[in-house]
Amino acid sequence: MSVRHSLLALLQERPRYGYQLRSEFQDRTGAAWPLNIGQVYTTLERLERDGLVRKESGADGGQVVYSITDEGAGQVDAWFSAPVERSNPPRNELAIKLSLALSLPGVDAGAIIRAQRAASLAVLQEHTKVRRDTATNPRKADLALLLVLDSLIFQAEAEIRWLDLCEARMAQLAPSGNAAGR
Amino acid sequence: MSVRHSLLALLQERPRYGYQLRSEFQDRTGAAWPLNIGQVYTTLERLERDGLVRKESGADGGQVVYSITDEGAGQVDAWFSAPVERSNPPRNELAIKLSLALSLPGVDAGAIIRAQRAASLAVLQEHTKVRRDTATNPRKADLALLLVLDSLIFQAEAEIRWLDLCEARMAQLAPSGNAAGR
DNA sequence: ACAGCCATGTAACTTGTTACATGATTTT
DNA sequence: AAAATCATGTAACAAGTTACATGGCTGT
Repeated sequence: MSVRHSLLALLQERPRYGYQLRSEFQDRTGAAWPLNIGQVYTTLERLERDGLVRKESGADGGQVVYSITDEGAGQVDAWFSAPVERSNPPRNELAIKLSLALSLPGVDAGAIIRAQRAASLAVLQEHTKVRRDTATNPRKADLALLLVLDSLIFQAEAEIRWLDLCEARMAQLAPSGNAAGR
Repeated sequence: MSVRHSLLALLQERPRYGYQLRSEFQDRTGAAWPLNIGQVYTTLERLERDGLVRKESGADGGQVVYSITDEGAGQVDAWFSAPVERSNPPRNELAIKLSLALSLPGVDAGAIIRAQRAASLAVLQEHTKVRRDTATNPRKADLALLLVLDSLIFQAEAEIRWLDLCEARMAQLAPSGNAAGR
């Protein structure tokens, strides 16, 4: 629902056309979450179908401008008012994968952890580098992008710390590996 | 793809039927990510369509058992070998929401932060409580569940710390609110 | 003239998700 | 006998995603 709500929120500020919506969205989220232009149009169609936006065909053959309806504005307000659902969080693929790896025979959970840590570290460093470049001159316009980068960095850090904990818990539970006392 | 891959991984251990697959999945992820039984069957249908599993109709009218094919086993191995894609992470709804809230007029980003922090704190405490109950007797069977809880806790903590940082950045950038010096 | 970007759209598809129907078996 | 659980499935839909087609406009 992120894309749907985001486009709706951007339309609440002022009417816009499709291509504009993609630019605005990407300006605010940086290169982190690119948005395929096709999806903008399919989403706009569905929003119109649901009565949340109105298509204002540019009379002079210009761009196809969409504006928000009262019902749409209501949904935006509701979206901003309600906290993001965290009691029923989206499935965490990594947690599921490791969880299964541990209970399945013939799967080297330790290798998965090491590979993931390397990948997550690389991502963390990349985000940190981008943030350094962004944060040198924190204009108002960049605040949104800065926060998105912060978020990605915090998530990556948490993931790496979690991987460390996984290794520790595995070692604690399974002294049955090679070289028990050595 | 989480459900799809998970079912496939469970079938690699041994052939199973639909209801069993749901139990196994939920045993490993706890109550965190419940799995609708209907989805198990639709997913199995699609896996069969793609040649990754085989339907072994129980000859004596028993349960409908599925077993993995060679191609399916290959995909499981590939899944476990590759790190979870983090350079193109799933959209973070909260980050997007706050990002938009900051650049849109008439939206109280501070209120969103406070509401979200309250919600995330509640979730964090709930998970912590469940983990305390689980961790008292860390049998091998509970390790998977324990790690999932750890993951949820780490994520919630990171989110709360991020919200604090957001507030700090906002205060730093916008001394234009009420009571500038007071 | 040609390359490249701006701009709109459509068709086809994927995974996830739920509501519902159906019957067997087990428990109370 | 009634209620609950086990078990299998189907129909319909949501949201996301991509590949492709089609033009206009701009700079070289």
